[in-house]
Amino acid sequence: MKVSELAKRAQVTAETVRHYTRQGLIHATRNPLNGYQEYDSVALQRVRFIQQARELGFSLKHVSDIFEQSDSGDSPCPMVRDLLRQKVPETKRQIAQLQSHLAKMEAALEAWDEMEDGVPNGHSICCLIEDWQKTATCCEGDE
Amino acid sequence: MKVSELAKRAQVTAETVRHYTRQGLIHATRNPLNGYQEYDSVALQRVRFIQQARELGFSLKHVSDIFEQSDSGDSPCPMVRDLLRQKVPETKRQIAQLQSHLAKMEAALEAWDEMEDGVPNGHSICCLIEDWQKTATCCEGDE
DNA sequence: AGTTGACCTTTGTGTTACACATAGGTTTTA
DNA sequence: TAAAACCTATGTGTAACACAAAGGTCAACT
Repeated sequence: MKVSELAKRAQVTAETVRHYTRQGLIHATRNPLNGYQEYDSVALQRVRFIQQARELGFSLKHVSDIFEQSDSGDSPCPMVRDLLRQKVPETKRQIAQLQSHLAKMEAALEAWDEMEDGVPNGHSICCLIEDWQKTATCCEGDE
Repeated sequence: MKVSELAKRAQVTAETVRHYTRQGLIHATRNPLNGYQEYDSVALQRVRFIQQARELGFSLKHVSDIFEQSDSGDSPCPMVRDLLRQKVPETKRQIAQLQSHLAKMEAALEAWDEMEDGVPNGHSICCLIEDWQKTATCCEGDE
């Protein structure tokens, strides 16, 4: 199949397919008649795998390493497992941080909801230049 | 103060300070004697604010917009509030996705822990080329 | 046959938020 | 006074593509 068909089947753009091809993540043969790229079902499976891996937070470099392993006949499982082991605590940290930010944002919005709109009275620098964290009520008027 | 001092006080690198200066996010005066950049406490407060905003997921462009508002005498609060309103559901989505990935990863690791190591037996493409999602036990031998 | 539209090619640029290297001037310190 | 530590500007690299340009190719319709 050609780029667009592969792209459609894997739910990515043709650009992405070309990108992966350029990076050597997937392989194609050339149609000698017109120079078009020809992909097979292995390429399709690989693109799908790449998407999965990326969703889990792996970089293309990681994926590349994994493919190299399996291409050279070795089981990539140990490597994948190691990567996952690193990724788990990292992901937990990310979740915790996002949750903390979420809490701050919701607190700020709630505080803002309790007052009238603009509050352009006086100190326009408002909560901004002030330290954000220390308060969610920084937009309160001071008069 | 000079770049390095500002950087140290704001807990960022000197490069970051220069970057923000180039982008017009913070302002400096020139020491006519040597051409060095001179920053004041406003710059310091701004850098700190930028860090806070970035942690919350705002881009430098967002920050730039916010600063422009407040620099032109308008309260940036409404804008910030709108940005936050957009960011809250977005953050929730991110958290949910990360949690889903975390679950997948932990399931995979658990499954792997229950078998011996390498499992380089036979099908080395293993779980990789296979659809990742459908199974956390893909590394099982098939013999 | 000719032409249109949809496809393909390569190459180069833009994105984000810096990090890092280079080459050279300045200031501080031992 | 010379080295260490700092400053300057400019340019390049990073990740994972998106997008545009300029041009070749293919299938179909007139």
